[in-house]
Amino acid sequence: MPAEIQAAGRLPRPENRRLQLLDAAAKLFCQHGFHATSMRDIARAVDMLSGSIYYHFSSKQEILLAVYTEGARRIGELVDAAVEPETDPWARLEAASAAHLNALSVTHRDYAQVMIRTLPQEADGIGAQLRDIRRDYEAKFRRLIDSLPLPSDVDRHYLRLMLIGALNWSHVWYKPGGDRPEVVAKAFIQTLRRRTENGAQTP
Amino acid sequence: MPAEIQAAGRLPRPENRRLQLLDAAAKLFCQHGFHATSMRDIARAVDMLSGSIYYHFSSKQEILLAVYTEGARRIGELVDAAVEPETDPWARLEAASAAHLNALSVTHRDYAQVMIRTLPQEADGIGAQLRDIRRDYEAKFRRLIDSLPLPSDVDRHYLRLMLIGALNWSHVWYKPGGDRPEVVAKAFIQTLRRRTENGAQTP
Amino acid sequence: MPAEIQAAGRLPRPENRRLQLLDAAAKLFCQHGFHATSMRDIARAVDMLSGSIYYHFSSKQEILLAVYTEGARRIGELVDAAVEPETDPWARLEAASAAHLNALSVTHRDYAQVMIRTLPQEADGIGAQLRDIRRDYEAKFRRLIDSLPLPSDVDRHYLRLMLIGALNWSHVWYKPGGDRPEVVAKAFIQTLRRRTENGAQTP
Amino acid sequence: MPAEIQAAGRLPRPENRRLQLLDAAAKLFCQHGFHATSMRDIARAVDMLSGSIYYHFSSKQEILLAVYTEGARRIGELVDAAVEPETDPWARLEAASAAHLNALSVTHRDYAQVMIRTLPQEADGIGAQLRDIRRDYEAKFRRLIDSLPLPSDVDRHYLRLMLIGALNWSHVWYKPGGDRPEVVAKAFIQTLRRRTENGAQTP
DNA sequence: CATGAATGAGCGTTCATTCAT
DNA sequence: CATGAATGAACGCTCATTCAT
Repeated sequence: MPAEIQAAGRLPRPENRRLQLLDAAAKLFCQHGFHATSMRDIARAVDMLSGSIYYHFSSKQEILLAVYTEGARRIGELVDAAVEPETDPWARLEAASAAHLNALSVTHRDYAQVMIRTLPQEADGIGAQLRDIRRDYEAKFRRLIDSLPLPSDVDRHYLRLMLIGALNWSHVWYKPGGDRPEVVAKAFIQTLRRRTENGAQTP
Repeated sequence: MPAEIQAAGRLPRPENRRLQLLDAAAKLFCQHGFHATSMRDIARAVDMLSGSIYYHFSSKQEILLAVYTEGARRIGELVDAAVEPETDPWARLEAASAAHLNALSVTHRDYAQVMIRTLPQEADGIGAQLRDIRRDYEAKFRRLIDSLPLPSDVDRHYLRLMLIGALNWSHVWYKPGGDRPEVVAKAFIQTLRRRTENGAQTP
Repeated sequence: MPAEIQAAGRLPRPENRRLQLLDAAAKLFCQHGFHATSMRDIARAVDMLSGSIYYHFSSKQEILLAVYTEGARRIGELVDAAVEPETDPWARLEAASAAHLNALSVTHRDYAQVMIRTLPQEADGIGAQLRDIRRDYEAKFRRLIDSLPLPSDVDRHYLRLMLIGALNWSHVWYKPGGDRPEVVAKAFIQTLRRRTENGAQTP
Repeated sequence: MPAEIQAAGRLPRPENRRLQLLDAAAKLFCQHGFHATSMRDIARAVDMLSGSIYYHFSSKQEILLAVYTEGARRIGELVDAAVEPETDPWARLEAASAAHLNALSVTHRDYAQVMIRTLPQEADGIGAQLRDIRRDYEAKFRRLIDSLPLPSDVDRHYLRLMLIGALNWSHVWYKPGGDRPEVVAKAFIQTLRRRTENGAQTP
């Protein structure tokens, strides 16, 4: 087989294997959690011996870090792509929310959920790195919310926490057959949006 | 020792011991997670040998179930007590939210966070029971939201999911020195409330 | 069975078990070396599972430390007892040497050889402690040699190193059927002793 | 590249590589011991992958055997060269002792110490071969001692064991900054020599 | 000559759990 | 009520070694 054909659109085998491991780990971490997943579980999922994993990753933590990083990359990419064509600040935030929900619940379920649900303090040596990844990703939402044309009395801080909480909690209730992510995002954003446009306050 | 003295203000010893174990387990589950906490950790925290725990609980899962149950009971009690004196539906929801946040972040941190953060699927044999406890507790919020005088076009479903998500995500960002739970609750409820009073008008 | 009989001259079972482990470890460390002996080897030798060892010792290093300490205690005890009845400095040194050889080759072969042969640098966390134990034991010989009536031109330093080296190297060549330790000790001490009494020097 | 250039002062590459491996192994075996050194450690030290070692050596034991052999060769060469110019039997023994100490502590530290310190019984399949190498080397000292003009009552056997023990134990106490090997050897030999010249007279 | 990728056994250690005392 | 002592399985990880490329 000519090398050209092999190279056409396919990663070389070794990288493939690393990816298989990452996929399996993401799936298992998502399903059972980091601590409840063993190296043997991951190895079994890709038909490998547990010791062989260490050729590709130097520790269990490193796998988590890789899944985390990849999760942030994927969800971030989706959000960026969704935001880019929009110009209206609210439309941008809604698009970002839909993309976030979509990644978390559908497109990149395993990777994204691991990143959202695994608390940095759970992983012994890499807590700080996980926190950084989270912070960098959440900065996207911070910027989108900073761009909203809001009356000065609106607390952008709690608006952000509310939206992110609402979005991230979706992993608890979201079911594949339910409303599409865009529908959910629209509902969430509408709720937040009223406040701005009418400016009224409750005592 | 006369039984009177022992009974004065104190539970009988065995119940006392069980409670100590539960407290220690709640604290440790909250700090490190269920899977990252060992029976030895719990035993050490109450100055006991790990084998002795089995006099009080038949398995690690049973401890989790007990913490979960107690967490739901405590947070539920707080919410009920907070709601009771209020009559206005929005005020009731705000009071409930404040109580929920208060339990989760201050008053019953350990128990409440275990119940909120430990996903039913993480615990092998008791997933269904955990799910039931969660459902029963969340029903309180469902009822409160059902009582809101909302225009018919408002989707109570997403309003509930949004509020609960926002509230429960607080464990990620809430810090002891920050705004008091009532302040946060007021901010969240105000955001949701706008929608009602001004009617829905999306572009 | 009355408790008195059980207690007569026999250690309680638990201490017995620890001692069995220590004996087995000493034997195996002596035979194959510390690194070439596994916890499973030790466990098997006392008909236990490897995990069960950890009820008695918290790590493999701790076992080595215990064997080392016990080795030093036993050999030291033998040396002290042998030296005590003697008054002549040379006789005391010879008695000490015989006791040392005896412990190392016959009476406490396993424990003593582990202490003599295992280099402190071989055991990761306890190197300093092992070194201290060795130093304390060797101090006995230092004192004995300091008490010798030697002409001022004799270097006690090298005399000590020579004797200790000669004694400790015995583990390489000593065979159970050979000369008794007292014979070897007498031969060694005689060789060293000439120098003193005649005071002659070679250019 | 012309072979001439390659050959100028340098061994052909493959032999070079083998020697690098041997050097690295000697150093690591000397520092940490045979069992505490892994093939990966050796490979890393010469910037190779552990699997690649097997092109040069068929097993870890074979490396040890090679180091051992080379250690014996080097120390033997040094001893022979030192002995050769001397004619007086005592001077020859002293020269040999100095050369032995010098190899062990300075000139060929790594190789020589591995050969002296690694006990044949520690290496699973090659114990007999290691024993032979040691025996062949020690024969040099046996011959030197057999040539000494000693009174018939002197036990050449224990004289040899004492000297070899004293010399070989030096790895425990010798420090680079201390007396030069020749000084130590002179001190040792003087001590042994008294006996001869004055005749034996034990009380 | 050497690598990349793996194997299979084994490492020291920890786990939840049991049970006679 | 609790301990002391253990079990048996599993943990994350490292080992010497193999072999197609």
